[in-house]
Amino acid sequence: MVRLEDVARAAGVSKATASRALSRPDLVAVETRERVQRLAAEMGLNLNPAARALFTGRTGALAMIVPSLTNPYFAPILAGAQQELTTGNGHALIAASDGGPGEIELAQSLLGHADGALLIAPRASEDDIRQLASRMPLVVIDRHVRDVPAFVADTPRGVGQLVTHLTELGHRRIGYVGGPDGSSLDRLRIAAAKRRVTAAGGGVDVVGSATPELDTGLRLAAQWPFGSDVTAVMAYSSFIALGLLIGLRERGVDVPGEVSIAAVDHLAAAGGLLTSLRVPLEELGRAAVSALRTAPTAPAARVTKIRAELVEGRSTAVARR
Amino acid sequence: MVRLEDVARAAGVSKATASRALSRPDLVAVETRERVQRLAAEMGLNLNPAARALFTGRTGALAMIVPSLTNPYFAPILAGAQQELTTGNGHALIAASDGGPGEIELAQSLLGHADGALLIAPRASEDDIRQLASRMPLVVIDRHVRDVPAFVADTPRGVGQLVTHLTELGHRRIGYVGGPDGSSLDRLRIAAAKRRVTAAGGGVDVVGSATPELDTGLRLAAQWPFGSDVTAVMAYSSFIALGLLIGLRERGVDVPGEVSIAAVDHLAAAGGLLTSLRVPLEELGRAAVSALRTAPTAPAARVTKIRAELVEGRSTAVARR
DNA sequence: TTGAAAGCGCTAACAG
DNA sequence: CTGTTAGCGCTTTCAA
Repeated sequence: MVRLEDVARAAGVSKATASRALSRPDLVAVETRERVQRLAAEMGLNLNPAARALFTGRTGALAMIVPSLTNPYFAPILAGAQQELTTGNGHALIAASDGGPGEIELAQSLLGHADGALLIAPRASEDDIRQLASRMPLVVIDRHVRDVPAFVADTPRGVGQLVTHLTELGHRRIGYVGGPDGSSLDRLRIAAAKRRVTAAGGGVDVVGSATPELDTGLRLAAQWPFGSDVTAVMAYSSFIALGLLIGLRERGVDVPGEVSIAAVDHLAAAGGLLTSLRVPLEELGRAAVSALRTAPTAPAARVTKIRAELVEGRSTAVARR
Repeated sequence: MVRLEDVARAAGVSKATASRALSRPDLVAVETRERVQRLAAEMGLNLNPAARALFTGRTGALAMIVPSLTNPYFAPILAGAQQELTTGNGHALIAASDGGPGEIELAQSLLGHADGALLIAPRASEDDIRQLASRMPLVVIDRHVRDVPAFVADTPRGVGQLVTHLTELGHRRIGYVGGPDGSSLDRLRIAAAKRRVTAAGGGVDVVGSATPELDTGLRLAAQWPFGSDVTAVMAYSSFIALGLLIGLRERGVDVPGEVSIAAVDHLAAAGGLLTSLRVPLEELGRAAVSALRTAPTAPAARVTKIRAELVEGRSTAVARR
């Protein structure tokens, strides 16, 4: 590895001058600067990040802690965050708890390695998160934690839009297939749905704790745990929605003719087939990183809601009744 | 941040002894050791990784470079790698090129930050990769690069199994929907398919450059760019396969009664619906990291093939003719 | 405009 | 068994 000293010697200057020529060019004579810079490039100088971090106290990295790397919901958030970070010459230290140590432990283990952290931890306690925030600049995602800045996908509001879409199509009794964790956000979504549909003179049949897989939808299509007057179903996962669509059609039920199906997330690969709710997750990731980089020491502790957008697909239609 | 010196002072010993008490406990008197360790825990000591890296020359991190974070094929590889790394107290520096700088540039920017790198770069030149390998311990995935250790999903062999499965069901003329990049691995897959199906007295109709989305499958179902005697289609992506299944059924074609559908990848969320090819990608990621950690300076430059497994689903059946 | 020197926090020789 | 010392490679006062 070529060190600063090697370049300095080759250029016939001191380490100090070489260092300045690279990081504070304006403080160095033009010709010296150019000589150093040329030599640095030619010799393939690579400043040792550890040495720099030791002195400056900053690593240039941001930690991102997620429950799972394979969950298609988190991936776009990470992608957006990563992108924003790379743009600013930063690096992403990504850790997934995925059945291993919890998110809090992971974050702690990254304490000195990063300048801050972006945390997605649906199950961690608020106290733990707050304590973490006192040890390093922190931003949480999809959670509300007092005194900690947050970026939240506004799916409750989105579900409201979705319900309005359905009631406008004439649906009154609506099924809702909820998430596996019974998270507080899911409760907010259900509440929002009930509020809207009740206003339209209908009701919501809730089925909880479903795994986000096609098979879940197929099973639900077979069992039909909803009232017989349910003409539309919202599922929190596109895979469940797809399974419902396929399963109902297999049983001779016309989708969307007889039953409408919608997803509360958005699967890009599903294209225009499913009516769904798209949250600009890359943007969410970018915004979170941006907040962390702008105010590295202590980002303002407020909640930024990212609005969801209704994507009308071919899986919802006028209620036939 | 609590430093080693703080703990040392509190324990009434030198920094050296404190350091040893933590990293080489056997070299320290029992009572001293315990005092230091207790204090370290109580005070929340957090050894500065930069200082340690500066001295040892090792960062404890591994870089993972992928084309995209949202591609469901890469995610399990990263997850497995991450897991293996976390188990050994390592950290993952993940970078995605995703339309930004190329994989090679990303790897270079991480040179001093990691002890080695795991590279997924389907489009980078072999020379660039080899040069990178000379600058840091490197393992490539799903590529063959002379003199660089590689871990490759053996999908060509898997496609052979898939074809055998189909010919045994009586299919002779088979459609193949290829990947978007026209990668060398895709060519190997097609070659393997042709070899097998020709041996059975049939043939393969290839359609190339498809986007891995449902809509692609729906479109193909409508256009049917294959010969009219094609009774089975293999798609490189489960989403395309799903689209085909849904699209064909919408047009009144029975799947799998009249046409069988199979995927060359495996989408866990699709459950038992699709006949597909499962490569243990987490394992692949784990193995790659393990190789990098075991021989950090220069892993043996050989190719490790990870075998694919045929998963029989409900989308393939006996050819009706 | 440049150089000498100190020091970031840690670890490992080397003495004692 | 423990302490003293030197130094990893960089940046930045402080003087010249």
